[in-house]
Amino acid sequence: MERRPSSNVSVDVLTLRYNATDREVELAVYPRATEPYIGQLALPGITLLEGERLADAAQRAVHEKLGVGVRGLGPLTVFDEPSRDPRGFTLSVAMWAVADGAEPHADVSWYPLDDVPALAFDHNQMVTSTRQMLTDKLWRDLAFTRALTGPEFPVSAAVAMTRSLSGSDPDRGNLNRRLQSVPGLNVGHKRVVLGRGRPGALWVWAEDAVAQEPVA
Amino acid sequence: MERRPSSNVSVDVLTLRYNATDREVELAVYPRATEPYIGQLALPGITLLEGERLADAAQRAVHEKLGVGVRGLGPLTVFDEPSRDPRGFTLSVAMWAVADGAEPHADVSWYPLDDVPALAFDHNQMVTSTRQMLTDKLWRDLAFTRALTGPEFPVSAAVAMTRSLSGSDPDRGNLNRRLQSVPGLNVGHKRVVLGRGRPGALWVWAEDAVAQEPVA
DNA sequence: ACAAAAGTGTTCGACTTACACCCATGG
DNA sequence: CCATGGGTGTAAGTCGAACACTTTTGT
Repeated sequence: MERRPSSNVSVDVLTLRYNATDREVELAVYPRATEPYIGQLALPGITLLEGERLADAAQRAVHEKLGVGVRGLGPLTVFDEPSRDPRGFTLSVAMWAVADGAEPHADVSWYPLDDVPALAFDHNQMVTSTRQMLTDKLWRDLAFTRALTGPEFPVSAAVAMTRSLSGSDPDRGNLNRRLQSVPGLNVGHKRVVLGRGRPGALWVWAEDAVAQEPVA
Repeated sequence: MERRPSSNVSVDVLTLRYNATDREVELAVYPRATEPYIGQLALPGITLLEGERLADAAQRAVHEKLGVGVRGLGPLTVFDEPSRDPRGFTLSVAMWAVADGAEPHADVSWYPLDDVPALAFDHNQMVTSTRQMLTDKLWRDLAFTRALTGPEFPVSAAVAMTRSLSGSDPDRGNLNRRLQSVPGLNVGHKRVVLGRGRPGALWVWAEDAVAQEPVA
């Protein structure tokens, strides 16, 4: 093993979106175009450039590898498992991001977090070990939650996101009260019908909450 | 700014000890021997070697810069503030460590967390922003707590550590119940007298708790 | 009418905080 | 006897989880 006083740092991004049709929070993966693990599915990852900020690198990774922009992003954890990369990479910073609505590259695929296929490197390990953090962020981390929900969303989406991230059906009563306690989040006047069932309220983020928390 | 696909990663260690005489948890700093910031006080920090684990690097930093060993250590956060280092370092991983009883280098000094002097780099910022994490670890993170207390400790030490980390006097009744709920921690038979006042119990870590959590 | 979806009310236990009060020792 | 430090008991407040029940829609 080499012992140079410098390390390659990779930034790997768990890029999410809410799929309103399937009612699922989905993770973006793409087939690697370069060695190692060429052709295998992987999280968008990139090598941090000298002097580059983590947020910038994450955005670069999502843009280059997936072809989409980012509505919000933030740090998750650091992995320093040895031999996670055959080339000798050592440190990897896991970040979350929420994709904007842009059309991704054709080879990008999206999977529910419960159904992620085999990935390159230790990316499966990264997904499983950060899942709890993502779940904890929902309705607590405003930047994360706002990015995932968009400026307004029906109750059905709130239920689906919670189920999709936590893995089990939330109690609707408790979820409703939770939403009421989220700062900057208000019940709208409109009602949203969803096939059958009682129409639900449309939740709306306050303007100032929308303005804050820029992408960087 | 250079844009090479490789970054220097520094590991900076908040090295603590419990000073039984002054009843304070203290932080180790030392005067830097090299540029930049030569002569200024700083946390022990080191550049991560390629393929090196964070824990190993932290241990190396503490040993080389302070001359002491480590009874326990763990991660805190990652800082990626740009220009935190004039040389162009970018990423810094903050770790906690508890020093063993070895005699440190002569120029090492220890300060209570409330009274840390001006430090090089953004190390003051690092100390203030990780303080809450350290406080949260006490009595919760077993590796941290055991390392700081040693195999057994009197009630007075528990009170002092809590006050020293949290910044305010704990309620002794609540602290006592908290100690009782810490797994692996038991009240010993011995009593410890402390000048004046009623003698306090000696708390003892269970053997298996002592065995687990190796330094790495 | 019935199933599906949304919303309200209530309770329980875990945990934190605060505070009142008793106990044991040294000076 | 009293200041100092140690220890027990109790009550309020917060929070999450669980559950019963009502309301409003489509089929």
